Amino acid sequence: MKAQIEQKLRAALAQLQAQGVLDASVAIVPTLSVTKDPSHGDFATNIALQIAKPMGVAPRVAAEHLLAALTDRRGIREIQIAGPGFLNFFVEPLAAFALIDDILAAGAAFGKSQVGAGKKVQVEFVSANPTGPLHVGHGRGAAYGAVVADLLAAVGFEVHREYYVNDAGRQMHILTTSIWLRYLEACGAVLTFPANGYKSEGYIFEIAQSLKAAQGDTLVVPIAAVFADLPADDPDGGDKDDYIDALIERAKSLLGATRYKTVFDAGLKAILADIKDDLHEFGVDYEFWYSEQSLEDRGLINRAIERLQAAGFVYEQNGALWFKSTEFGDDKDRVVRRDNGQSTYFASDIAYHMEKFERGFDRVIDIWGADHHGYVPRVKAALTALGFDAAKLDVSLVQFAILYRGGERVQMSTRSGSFVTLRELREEVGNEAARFFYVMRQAAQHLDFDLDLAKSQSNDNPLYYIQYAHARVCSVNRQLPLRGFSHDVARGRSAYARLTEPHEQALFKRLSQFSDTVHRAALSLEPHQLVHYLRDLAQEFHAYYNAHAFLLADDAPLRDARLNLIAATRQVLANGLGLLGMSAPEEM
RNA sequence: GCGCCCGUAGCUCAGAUGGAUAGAGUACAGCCCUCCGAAGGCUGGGGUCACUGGUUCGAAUCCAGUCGGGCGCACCA
Repeated sequence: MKAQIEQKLRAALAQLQAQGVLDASVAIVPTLSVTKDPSHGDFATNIALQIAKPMGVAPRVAAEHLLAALTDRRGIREIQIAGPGFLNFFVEPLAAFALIDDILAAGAAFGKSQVGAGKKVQVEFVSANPTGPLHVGHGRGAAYGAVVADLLAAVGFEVHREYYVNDAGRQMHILTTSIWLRYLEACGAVLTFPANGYKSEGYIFEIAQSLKAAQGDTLVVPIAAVFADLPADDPDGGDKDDYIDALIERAKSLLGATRYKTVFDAGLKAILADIKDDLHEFGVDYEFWYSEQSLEDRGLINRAIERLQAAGFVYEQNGALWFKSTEFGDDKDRVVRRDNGQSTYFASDIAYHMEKFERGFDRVIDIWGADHHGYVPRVKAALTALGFDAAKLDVSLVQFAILYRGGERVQMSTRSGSFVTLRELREEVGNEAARFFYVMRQAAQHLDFDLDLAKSQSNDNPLYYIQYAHARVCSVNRQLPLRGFSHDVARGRSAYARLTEPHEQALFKRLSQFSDTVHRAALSLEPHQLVHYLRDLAQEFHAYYNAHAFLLADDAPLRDARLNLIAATRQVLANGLGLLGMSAPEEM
């Protein structure tokens, strides 16, 4: 209906231009807004206000011209000029109510569209280092990324979900060394744990135990050899980073490549398996887990650097290779290969993004923690330097979540070992509530996550409020046979003209906005828009439910018309909840 | 110091392409079940849209500056 009126407006504008009333050079795309106030009709447009100036007339006069040019009024009951010069459209109720049948016919597919058809989009999210379990901060990225991906799929994109596994960095070696030391302890050694190691994390002990069970004492070396001639650790007045790096080298040399890899892989596999399991339970699954190490193995990092070199954006200074990212708006140039020959993390990321673009995605979406925002310009710079269109990359930054319990802020600290894991959160509040609370705010906003509210099975909890609306429709349907009625959809259809109550009009209008909402939420990567929509829809349903009986004993046509309307409402609630990854319970 | 994000009701937050009287939830006060689930609904008070200036028919929205908060500024990952 909206699109039809917009088409009529385009025709009217063209006519005004053909008549010479409006200069032909004026290019205005007519847009309709859905009105908030029923007295403003169903749709409104402000184009008369926009064309008034080029026409050289008062806005309301321009509106008169436009109104006169709107000759095709099929489906429109009335058009009014209002306020400073708005055109308000009142649509023919019967024409509009056909939507109820569209919803019922489309079922679970209602709200989906094909605007993204034929386009491939990649969504990379979470991508937390595999050095420990996911914590609550990762949970927000997980929930947000998963819903964004599902929304994009719902509007027709071919979506590729990916997790970038940072399995090649220094942190992995600290992890490996930490596991090995705990393993040596488990085998009877007594030692002082490095200050910069994974000291208090319980899972390190568990992995070490499993390692001992699988490998016996084949990874044991004399403890004196491990700690001989190392620089001082932090508590002894040394540098904790120098110390741990020396210890890592010691582990590599004493164990040899093969045995070191055994420890390394044990840690990586155990933690990655835990992360996968955690996310899967949370309803988050990926098409692909992309290994950072594989970039190196396939020579992609070298290729990326060579390609930048060939383009003339790499120079050498102090023994290191630098990428001239300042040429593309970055604050400073960045090292891609250190003086010791090691490529940097940034080099891996250049290679990864190069490879993403080579895979031919039409749109690439990176979802990062907000603390990485400073990283955006250099990645975009690299893509531009490589000759790609950096505008195809969207980086969505997710702000931190702050947990509250009993009105008190829950302290979180990753290094103290007392952090709140995603798994703990899910177990405490449930998967659905966790997901709902994570996505109900704009990603760019800090999130106050009230654990008590998320857990509460009360009207305070917006998720229950929405699900309850769905359950209530189902409850009405259960009542139907108990009262000796059956639902005749066709009979209801013939009585749509009688759905004249303000509650019915409001509910219907809300239903008509669902597809647009899904569309907008998907393209703008803003799932919270759908959350708010569902809240509003549920609210309008509850108000309707309280104000009017559906199961009328003596008016079957109106009863069926209302049942059609609430059946459509139920369908939209279910579809919306489904897009968010949540259930639509029939009973609660 | 430089850069990015943010500032809307007591609190938590919506306000798409600039539009009509800035909205929800919560909290507070009162009301509504002989009736499809009261896990609900209705009514009410509550605002300098941080501040100042600008752009224009019109600004919470766009621009500049100020103040306040968060984050980031590695040959770490």
